[in-house]
Amino acid sequence: MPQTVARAIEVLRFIAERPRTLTEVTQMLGLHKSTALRLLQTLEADGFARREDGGRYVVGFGVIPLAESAIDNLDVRTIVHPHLDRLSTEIGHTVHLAQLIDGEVVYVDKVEGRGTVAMGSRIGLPVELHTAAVAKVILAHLPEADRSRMIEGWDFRGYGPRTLTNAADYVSELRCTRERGWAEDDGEMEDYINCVALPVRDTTGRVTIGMSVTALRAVAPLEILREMVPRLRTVTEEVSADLGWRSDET
Amino acid sequence: MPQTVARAIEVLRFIAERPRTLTEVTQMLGLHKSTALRLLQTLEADGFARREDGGRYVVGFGVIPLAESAIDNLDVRTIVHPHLDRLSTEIGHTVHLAQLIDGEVVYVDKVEGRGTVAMGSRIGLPVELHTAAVAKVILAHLPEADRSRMIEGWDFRGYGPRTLTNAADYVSELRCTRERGWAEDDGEMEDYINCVALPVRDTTGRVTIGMSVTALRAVAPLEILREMVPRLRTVTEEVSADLGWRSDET
DNA sequence: CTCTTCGTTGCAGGTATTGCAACGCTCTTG
DNA sequence: CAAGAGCGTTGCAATACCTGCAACGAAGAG
Repeated sequence: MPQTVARAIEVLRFIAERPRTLTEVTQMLGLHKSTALRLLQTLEADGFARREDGGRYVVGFGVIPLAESAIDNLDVRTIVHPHLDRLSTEIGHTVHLAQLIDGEVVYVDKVEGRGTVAMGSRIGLPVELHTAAVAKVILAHLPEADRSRMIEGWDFRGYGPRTLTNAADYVSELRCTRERGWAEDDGEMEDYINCVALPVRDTTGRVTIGMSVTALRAVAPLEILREMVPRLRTVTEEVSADLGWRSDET
Repeated sequence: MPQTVARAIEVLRFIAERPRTLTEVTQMLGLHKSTALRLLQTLEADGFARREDGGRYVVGFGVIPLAESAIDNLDVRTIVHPHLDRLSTEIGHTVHLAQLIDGEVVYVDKVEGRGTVAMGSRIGLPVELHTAAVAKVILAHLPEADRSRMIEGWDFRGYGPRTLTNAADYVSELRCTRERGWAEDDGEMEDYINCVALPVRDTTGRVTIGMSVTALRAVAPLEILREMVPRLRTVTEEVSADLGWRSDET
């Protein structure tokens, strides 16, 4: 498979980090001067690279329309749904996908498990920030500023004995969530329902999506759900990869 | 220079238009099945392409970070300034660059000619929509909706006998501008100053930038400036190309 | 069931890419 | 002022790599 193209992409990624001189490119990527030069020349000819004054190379404007096209086709659901399907049939419980969309966490997809639980979740509906695990896991990975903007003014309505009813408790729960890498909902909304949720990263590395497994406590209590976390993690990592997140950076 | 890379980019541009099947790619670009397939495979492996269900290829998310990088470096001035410089020394008059920035036309750069004219233009300052040629040429190429939004409520202040003092006259002037491909300011602001302006296209093909040549009527009346239009056109086309606009689409 | 269309893979030939070496240029150093 | 080092650029020959072919499997149409 055309490794010339692969190299070109490698070069692009490299100059995307910050403006690079030709020599930097050759050294870091182990290419010969002439090779790197000619790669950059073709990229430049097609508007994928550009020389700023000083001779350093930066990414050209030609990629912008491509990115627009990519974003147009970024319907998270079409990409993730197959994973949800597989996961749900495999573990037999209901799986949710929620996404941060301008300041709100919204359910974007859902696959029911075998013993269908009638949950309050519906695709397109906002998620309760302080109870739902998907919300917690997204908030937990958000930049401080965004997070507090979302929390302030939030109504920490008490649904049951275990509901977190104030911001302070919630924030410490988020810290805990971030540290262990997943979130839980221990019957905080509906007493008899619990879930675990893991983060999904988009192409920019931000956590704007969460994926959760939900079950009746009577069917699968929290201890059981916790055992699924490793499995869930491999799925979320696959999904992140499908969404363009590359954990393997040089 | 690596034509494999050029082909890969061609393929990318093609699938960016809309989802394409492998066969479409091979036919339209005149490549062999295997060639196209392997190109797409490498692009896919690097997140530059993606297969949606149905097997059609679309642009992948990997390009999004690149585009962000490109936008970071998109300081129009650094790109265009050299052209302004050259043009100004060549023709000896003052050259302006103005850009549409959220609903306003703003001077972003300027190179003084030899016999420096003290003009009211200053970099960063908004442009008078109804008198300045740069504004006219941008407005003339704007989508109907955007244009009328900008015109409505505009104060068609009369500076002199030739100023267009109402929207109707202005709109018909814009039509004329678009048809002939350049705009004029016939002493509409300052009686003794006139200019011609041509459109510059950004990478998306939109006209958000205008470039103008300004001169004292005593030095170079409109008839003289008009003779520079062809020369000015080659410059604006170069600039458009530098900004990523590709007029040569298949 | 057969035929067509589409995507995929292995292989050999040959083109296009690579790496080398030499050159011009600028900037630094003696 | 001259010599040297670093960087980007170009021409050329060798060969690694891409291409195109041809055959195969799968899926859908007739």
